[in-house]
Amino acid sequence: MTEATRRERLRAETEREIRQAARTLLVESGRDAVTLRAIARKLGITAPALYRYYDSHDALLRQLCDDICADMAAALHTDLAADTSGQVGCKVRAVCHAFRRWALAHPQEFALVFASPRDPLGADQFGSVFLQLAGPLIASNEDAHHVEEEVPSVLHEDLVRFQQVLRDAVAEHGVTLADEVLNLGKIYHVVQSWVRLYGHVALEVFGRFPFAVSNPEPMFDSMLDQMLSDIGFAQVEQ
Amino acid sequence: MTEATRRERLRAETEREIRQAARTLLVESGRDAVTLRAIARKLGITAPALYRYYDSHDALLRQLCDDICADMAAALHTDLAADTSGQVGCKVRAVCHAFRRWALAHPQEFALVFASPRDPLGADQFGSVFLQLAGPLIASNEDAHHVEEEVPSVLHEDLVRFQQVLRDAVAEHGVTLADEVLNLGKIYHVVQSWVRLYGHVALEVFGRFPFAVSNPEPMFDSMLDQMLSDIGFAQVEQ
DNA sequence: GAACTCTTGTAAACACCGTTCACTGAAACC
DNA sequence: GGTTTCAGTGAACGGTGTTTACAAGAGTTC
Repeated sequence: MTEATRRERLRAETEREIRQAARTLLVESGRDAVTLRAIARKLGITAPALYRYYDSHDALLRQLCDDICADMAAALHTDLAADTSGQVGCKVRAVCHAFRRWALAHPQEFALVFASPRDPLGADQFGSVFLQLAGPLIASNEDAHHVEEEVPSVLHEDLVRFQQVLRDAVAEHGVTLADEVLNLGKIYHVVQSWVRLYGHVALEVFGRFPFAVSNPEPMFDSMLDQMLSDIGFAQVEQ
Repeated sequence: MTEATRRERLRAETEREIRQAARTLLVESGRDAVTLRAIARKLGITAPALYRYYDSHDALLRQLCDDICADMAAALHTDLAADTSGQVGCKVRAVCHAFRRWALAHPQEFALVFASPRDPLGADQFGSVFLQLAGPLIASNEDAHHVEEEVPSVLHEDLVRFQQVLRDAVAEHGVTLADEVLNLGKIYHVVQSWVRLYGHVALEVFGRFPFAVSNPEPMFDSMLDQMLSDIGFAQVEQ
């Protein structure tokens, strides 16, 4: 059964422990506590031994980010599956709520991923995860019509590129889309919506509202309502 | 003229040099480069000497944040003064543009202040600076009418608190406002607008758009249009 | 089973960090 | 002139990421 040799199994096990130790340190004591020596201490080994598994402290943090994003993707997937309404608008709303809920429940993880830009040129990790789930949903909404004239022509080139990204994401789920379904007007609103959603969640997690908000959820819901109607979803009773 | 003694003058001069060295290090090499030893090296002194001026590395960074925000406030003030249109809508737009421009021109400073929460409970530094300028402008817009029924009643308490904050900010400029001018509906939209503005700028500065945007300015302008009309300003020809 | 290689870990060291402490020397004060 | 105040020093402590030389065990080959 186990094709792996004994050595490979041990190595995999140690690597798992490293990741888990790093994760625990992050959650319990924040980003600065995730040091090589602290991780090694938890495993009962010395710091240089970690270099047998990761090239550098940075590489380890990058791996940690990947783990976190994979976990978030799984959480969003679960929450989406829990929505049995069948209505696409509800599903999109469910994913948005799931994103906010996850971020609030994992502030340290959220902060780490947010503060660790993978590629200098866009391609944010959270954006990838979210839009990979929400993209197909938004695209499958047939009764949304946004004329392309609405969007500034300067943005056409960028939007076409993003259109391709979304199309690829949908294609991974075995669906192909016509241009008129995923038109530039809709793409444009998807981007604006993501900026609003991500912006709101980031500001909320980091506690950066201009005043102390005792309960930001209604504000989030209100923003979501406008966002969804902008995208082309009919108002849904909650 | 100079009431200060020789010793006091020297001390003030050294402190100025410390701040400037810290600022240079931040701008040129990022947050992590702002170490006590690096600053001391620039001044030709030793690191412990800095403890005669600041209680800790953290305190020095906090001072740096204050300097940065003061600079930004000055820049926004200048840009606002440069707008001679006389129309309030244009002035608000000018401040928003100035905020984005400053953030893009000072990414390291923006990142430092953003990543250094002053108070755990809200009271973001950028929010204070911006709303202190934009608050009076927005409040002075007479022809905006937003009924209070629009805003979720759960938020009333928070919005009243923020209303007081804005009123105080305006009062510092010698203006007092009636409740009907600065009603809760308007306050609500101010908050939502600030979240959008701050969110957009943060995502743009940190390069976190879901795809590589070659020119985010039209997107910003478009968002600003909707934002201003939400707040109650008539569309303005640019 | 012996010899060899490959892998995993260690210990020591380097250069850096924030911070503390005892101490010097000069300016300021009386 | 004697005393106090204070900016600055040098050494030290414990922390960090990282490199290096080395040991010891696991796996492989003959």
